[in-house]
Parts: sequence; structure tokens; C-alpha cells
Amino acid sequence: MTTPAAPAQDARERLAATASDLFYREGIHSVGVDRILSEAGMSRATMYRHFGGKEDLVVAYLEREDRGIRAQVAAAGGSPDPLRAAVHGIAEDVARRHTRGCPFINAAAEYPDEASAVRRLIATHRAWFRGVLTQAAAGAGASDPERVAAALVMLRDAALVGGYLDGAENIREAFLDSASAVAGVDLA
Amino acid sequence: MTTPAAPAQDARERLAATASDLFYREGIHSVGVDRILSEAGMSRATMYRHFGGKEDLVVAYLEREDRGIRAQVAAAGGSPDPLRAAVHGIAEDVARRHTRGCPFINAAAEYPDEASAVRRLIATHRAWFRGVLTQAAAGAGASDPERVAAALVMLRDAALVGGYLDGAENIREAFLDSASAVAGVDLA
DNA sequence: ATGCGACTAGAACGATCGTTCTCTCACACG
DNA sequence: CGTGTGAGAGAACGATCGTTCTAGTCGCAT
Repeated sequence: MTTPAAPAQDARERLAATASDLFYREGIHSVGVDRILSEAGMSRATMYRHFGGKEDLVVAYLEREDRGIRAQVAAAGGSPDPLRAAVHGIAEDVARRHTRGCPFINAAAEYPDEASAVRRLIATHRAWFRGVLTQAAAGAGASDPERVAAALVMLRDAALVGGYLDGAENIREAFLDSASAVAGVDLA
Repeated sequence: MTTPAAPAQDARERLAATASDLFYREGIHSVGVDRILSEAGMSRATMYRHFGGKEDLVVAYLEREDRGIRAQVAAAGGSPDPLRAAVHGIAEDVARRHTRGCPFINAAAEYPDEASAVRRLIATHRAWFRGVLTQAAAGAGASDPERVAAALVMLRDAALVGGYLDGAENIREAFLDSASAVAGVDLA
């Protein structure tokens, strides 16, 4: 049941999905290429035809995460109260999807060189996210949207880290409280 | 100049210091034993006489960080306004010492198994720190010290992560603002 | 003087790392 | 029908991983 009917694009997608899952759950340097290949049921040669090397798999992993979050943001974008939607979306994400922390923060812990492709991708992602929150805060009528956005970026980082290390159920209330405090409105 | 006059305790200390520096700056799995040994100017046999293996070096690294933070907290403990002292101590720490993020958060990113010695040490450290902040908040007359402490733990995580990824100078104000907001007093 | 403990230097272990290679086979397109 | 091209398994590359071991050296105590 290797589904030989899906020849080209499928292998790449399956590989990226498997690598992403392993990188997130176990860390990047801890996961070897052999592990990814056997888990994806794939041969070495096939992988090196689609990706230049492990580094490219790491980039693909973070790009997938980036796309996922952008899609999530876009889906919540039409909400009548975007700030509340964003905060609850983060809380939900911490509790259900990202229970092992933030993929970008975790990756940055393993990539000290800020000129590396990984770190540049992380910086881009964070800048984009900050911008989105700034717009959401402005749309909600905040007097200083940049300040509110900066605080919310901090709180999202904290919620993901805290959810991982202290348990999502112990973090949810503190996150919603703090977000409400810095936004000046009750977001719970 | 290998200072042959300091025979026993010195080697262990020097080894732990070198390993700690490397683990923090470059990550744990990225740093090999050979690297630590050559940087400490030490032989393999000597290391394995003092430590059971690399894992023990990692534990020693986090124990050193734990001791350092406890000392820092103890030094600020006599302050007339412990909450303010704690918050400014964190801001200073982010800007000067821990510019590569939180050693515990970074280590946790590389250690997914919560039953491991590393993760247990991290959990202990975090529980202790939360307790310290709870007492500080109670001493400052907070109506709900646990809630304030939970929020400040989150904000410290966020400040360390944000200081690393976004730059300490871009985080300081947001951190002090948010801490003031959740504490209900101006802490800047 | 002698032996012991702590250091250094370095070879060597098996394992795993990321990467490259050869060879075979199936399927599609001309 | 012949011929790519892409995917398959797997051997093998050199490098590095963490660890163990042997040999030799130095200082200091008995």
C-alpha cells in the first residue's frame, strides 16, 4: 500500500510532513535523516532528489508552520472583534496544536547564528506576526496599537512556552488575564 | 600556564564553567565533548573522572544557572520593594547576561521527555521561581498574589525569549509596561 | 625511595551522523 | 517498441558522536 499512483509531488509533501512532525516533537538536531526516511517510508535517494539536504527540510518545516499560522490568522481575520479572536485563537492553539511549545522559539534555541536561513525565517515570521497584531489592535481602537501588539507578541511567546512547560490548563487563565490587562479591555 | 598547583576541585569547576558557556551559547546537542575538552584545555580521562558523561555536564550546567538565579534573587531579596526589584532584575538580566534566551527554555526545546533529569530540573526551578514571585507579590500587597505571580512568570519567559529574538532594547519597555499592567502598579 | 592519585596524550571502540553512489524496476511518452 | 525519468532498496563514504582504554608524567605523601 505504498500508493504508487502518486508519483511526484506526493513524495515531497509526505517527506515534509513527516520531518515537520518529528522536528517539532523531538527537536531538530536530535532527529536524524534515517529516522525521517523510515518514518516516511522513503528512500534516501528520493529525499535528496527533492531536498538539497537536512537543512532544507528544516526550512520546509518552519515554512509549513508559517503557512499554517497565516491560514489560521486569515480564517479569524473576518471576525467582528479581531483582537478577541486572535487571543482566543492563541489560547486554543496552545491547548490543542502546539503543546510542545513554539516551533520557532524551539528552533532558535538550536540555531544561535542569526545569519542562518533558519534564524532569518524566524525573524521574518515574527515581524509579520507583530504587524498583524498591530493592525488588529488598531482596528480595535487601541490608543497605542504598537505597544499593545508588542505586549501581545510577548504574551503569545509566554503562553506557548508556559503551556509546554507548565501545562496548557495552568496557563490559559493567566494568559487571558494578562492580555486583557495590557489591551485595556476584557478579552476573556 | 596550566596552573598545575590547583589539582582536584579546580578541574571540575573549570570543566563545568566551560561546558555551561558552550551549551548556553551554541545549544546542547550541537556541542560535542571534544569541543568542551579542547576549550577547557583538558583531557578526556579527566572529564570522565569528574562526570559520568555528557548528560551529567548538562545537569551541572542547569544547576549552575539555577544557583546563579537564586543568588541574584537572594541579593535583591532585602529590597524595600521586592516586586519592583524583581522586575528590574529581570530586565537587567535580559539585557546583559542572558542575551541568548532562557537556558531552561532552550534546554527544554532539546529535551522532549519530561521524565528526563533535565526536564525534572527545569520543572523544579520553575516551581521555585513561581513561589518566590508569589511571595513577592503577597509582600507588595497584591490582592491575588498567585495570579500576579503567574503573570510575571509568563512575562519573564517572554522577556528572555523576546530579548533573544527581537533584541533586548526592543523588549524592555513592553516588558515593564506589561508587568505594571498585570501588577496594577507602575513598576517602571 | 616508593607508591599513590590526578593529570595529559592519544589510540580505539561501536554507533550514528549527513551525504553520495550504484543498481533495479515500473510507468509514461515519443 | 524503445527510452526517459522518477522512485525503489541498500551499500558505502568520511566524519563525528560519546565512551573506554592504555601509557606516560608530575607532585606529594608516607
